Amino acid sequence: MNITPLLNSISKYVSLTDKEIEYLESKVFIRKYLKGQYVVQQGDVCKYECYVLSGCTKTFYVDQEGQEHIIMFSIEDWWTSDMGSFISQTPADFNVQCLENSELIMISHDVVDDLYREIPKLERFFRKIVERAFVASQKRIVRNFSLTAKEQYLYFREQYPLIEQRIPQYMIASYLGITKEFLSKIKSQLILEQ
Amino acid sequence: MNITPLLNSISKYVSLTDKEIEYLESKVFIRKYLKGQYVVQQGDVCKYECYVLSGCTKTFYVDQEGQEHIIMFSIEDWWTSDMGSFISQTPADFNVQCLENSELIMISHDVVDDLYREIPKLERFFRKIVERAFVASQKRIVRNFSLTAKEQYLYFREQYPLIEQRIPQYMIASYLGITKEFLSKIKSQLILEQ
DNA sequence: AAATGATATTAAACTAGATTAACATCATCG
DNA sequence: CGATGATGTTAATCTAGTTTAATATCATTT
Repeated sequence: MNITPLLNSISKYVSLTDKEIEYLESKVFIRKYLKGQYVVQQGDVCKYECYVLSGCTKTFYVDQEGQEHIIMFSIEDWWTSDMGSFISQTPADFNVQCLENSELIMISHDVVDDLYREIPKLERFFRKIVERAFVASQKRIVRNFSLTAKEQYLYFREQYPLIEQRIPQYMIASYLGITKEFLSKIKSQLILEQ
Repeated sequence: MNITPLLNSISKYVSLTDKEIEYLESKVFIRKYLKGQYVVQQGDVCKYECYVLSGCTKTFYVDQEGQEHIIMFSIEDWWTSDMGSFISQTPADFNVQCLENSELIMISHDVVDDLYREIPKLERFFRKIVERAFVASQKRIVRNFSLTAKEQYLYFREQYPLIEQRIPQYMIASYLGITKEFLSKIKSQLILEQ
């Protein structure tokens, strides 16, 4: 089992001993998903926090009218799950679905407490990861407030050029909170402008 | 110094020994602010994470056009700061201003590392606090996507009845991301409906 | 190469919410 | 008391983005 990318990611925040690494390896596992498969389904309890080794997922929400709203994409070296469901073990609000064949490192809710007890440094690691996620989420709220759809699209394109290339445009529209038709209009406007 | 409300809040997640409580008390301090005073100013580095003992703050952002957008309100037993600025000690994106005379427990960036080292349980406490904040932030993004302005207002009123009473309507409009005129229209519609 | 399904574009009609501006109410304070 | 500033309302006009629907492109499979 090769969890090296996760270990590298952890080592940016805390340094684990060989023994701790061994313990961590013994408690997590890798799971392969095919394109289209669900990691989490709305309504189920989310049992895992997942680190993306390869591939790509979308986290989305289906509203009462049946409309799909994409909350985030996760690619290599990102985390994915429904944290609300995971931390309180209640039914998930979100779906997580693979957009490509993907390999995820799965941390089960059954073992997180063991992990935190045996490797207190992981508590620090995850605190910092979540702090960053929270800050990013707040910044997104600010963007929703103060940018036009065009500005938000330009921001997305600049920040996540790698993601834009891997994902169909109608999903980017959903992520930006606009219709695919309007994103198409924005893109043709941008072409005329330059 | 009476930090009892903070200790009660901590005790919901982890239990501290008397010695740990003493250490915590020695590292934090209480500061009083008058209505209108700023706890954090956009552009400054945010030095403190603040627990609200009494009073009320708004966290807001002034965009390029000079428009104010309220990100959150904090009342008793909530935390406030610009976390992005605090964790990376870079200039703050947000302002935090007191809407009432307020008393805050201040945790300086200079002491957080000491606190985490001496009281590892605090690392767990803050991890859980931030996890919840992140989940709440994500849910707000969902609401922005899938609810109309009226629905968002009704949700706010239901979730934060205490806050609504303490805060002028135009600030609630700003928090909801709509104009004060439109909120006024929504309210008169609601009166007609019932 | 034809067929199928998924993705993208275009354009017309429509609407939620913004903007502007005038006016109303309320609180506080000299 | 009247005046001042802050807060809230109403209504007309405007616009960013939606809806609907038709068409186009592209990829995959047979």
